Amino acid sequence: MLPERTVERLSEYRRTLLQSLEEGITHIFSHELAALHHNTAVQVRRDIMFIGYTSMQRKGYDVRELIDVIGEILDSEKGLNVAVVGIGNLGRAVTTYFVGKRSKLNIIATFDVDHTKIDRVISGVKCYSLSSLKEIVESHQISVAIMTVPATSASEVTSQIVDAGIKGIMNFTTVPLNVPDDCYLEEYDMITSLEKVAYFVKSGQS
Amino acid sequence: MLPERTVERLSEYRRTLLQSLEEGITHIFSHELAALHHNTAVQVRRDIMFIGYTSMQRKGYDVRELIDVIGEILDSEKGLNVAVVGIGNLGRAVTTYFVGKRSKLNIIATFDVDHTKIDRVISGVKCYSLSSLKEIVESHQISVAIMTVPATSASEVTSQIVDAGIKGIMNFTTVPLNVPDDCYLEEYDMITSLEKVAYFVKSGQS
DNA sequence: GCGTGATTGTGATCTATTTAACAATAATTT
DNA sequence: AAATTATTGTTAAATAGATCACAATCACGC
Repeated sequence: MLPERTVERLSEYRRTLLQSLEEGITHIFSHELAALHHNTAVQVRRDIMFIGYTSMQRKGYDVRELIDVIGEILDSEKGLNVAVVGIGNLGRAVTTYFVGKRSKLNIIATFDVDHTKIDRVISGVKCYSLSSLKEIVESHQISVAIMTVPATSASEVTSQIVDAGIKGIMNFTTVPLNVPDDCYLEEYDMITSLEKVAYFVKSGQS
Repeated sequence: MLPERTVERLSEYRRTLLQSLEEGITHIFSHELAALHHNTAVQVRRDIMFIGYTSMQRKGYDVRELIDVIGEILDSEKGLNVAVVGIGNLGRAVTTYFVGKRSKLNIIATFDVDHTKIDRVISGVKCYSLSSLKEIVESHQISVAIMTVPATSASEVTSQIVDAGIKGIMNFTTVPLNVPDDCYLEEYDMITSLEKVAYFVKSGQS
């Protein structure tokens, strides 16, 4: 089990590396990767150490190899199926944003309670009724949910989601959700993040 | 200067407390607040200690007072003016999401390069040309920017933003931005967050 | 092929953050 | 009003995370 922060950075490194590869760069030094992420060469090397990759040359890391090794760590073999729950403005934007962006993260379905939205297709993804959640989650082997429902229904919908067998939640709502220990919860709270920026701007510290 | 994590939690506590107040709750114990946030009573007390508030009774914290003290810490007196830069699907959704949600965070303007979007009004907020960025930022005293531009233009737009005098950025793009030390940068990367969820689901750890 | 310089991998150290432990004490019970 | 209980504030300890320091060693120029 890797440190949380290392996992985050690996995801970021990989995107930079893919970009580098497109630009024809085949090898990259730790200090180069560090500069692209405003962190340090040691941090980069430590992160790479965690995943057990080693370059064994002083010509930098092999970009292609490093991308593959990070993939082995972060990705599931057959990819991971994801549902977006709550198709308001935000849910729609998020769905559109994700579709096609990462080959190993498949947005398979969206859900809502609003009858006018059901059966609609957003960026190629169909919207189902929340009442068929369990059925669809099971038949499509969906393991992760992105929560974009209104705060008022967040708690109730979460119970249904957990009950349906979801094992990871990315929570866009401002409500702290109640999930069992075997379900990973990532709080992704815009208001908190913006208030944090506001605080550090106010306090004049980067 | 408070610890980063404490700032995050204070923002979260405040929302819960506002909710509690609406429900007529006037006092709350540390373990009650902790339970609502799936963390510990000690953590809550430690956070509250940081902001120098003390209840001095064993009847729990005064909800109203605590909200006010957190407000003194997090909020700027006259509020903080914010711009959304990049009015695609995501930018529009984010603008709509924020408008009216927090009285001390005012979305004052949005910006885009697309001429068809300029002068349009989204949730009551006008869209300006990026070329008038500096002018508007100065005249409206905008200090924080929410970046929702495409990855391809993120770097260039960031230079303009920094040049215009912005002191804090919430970065929705997947590009690591380059900002000077006196500008606070909050990475808010959906893909990284979702990949993190995927990793911990795969590794079966909450 | 030998020496020089650059880069890596990693133990040791340091910092940030969380958790444990507990004395102090207000509220409640008897 | 004395004893009991529950809760707070805080010191000390533990854990997670970042940085320092440096030996090992490969690429390159000579």
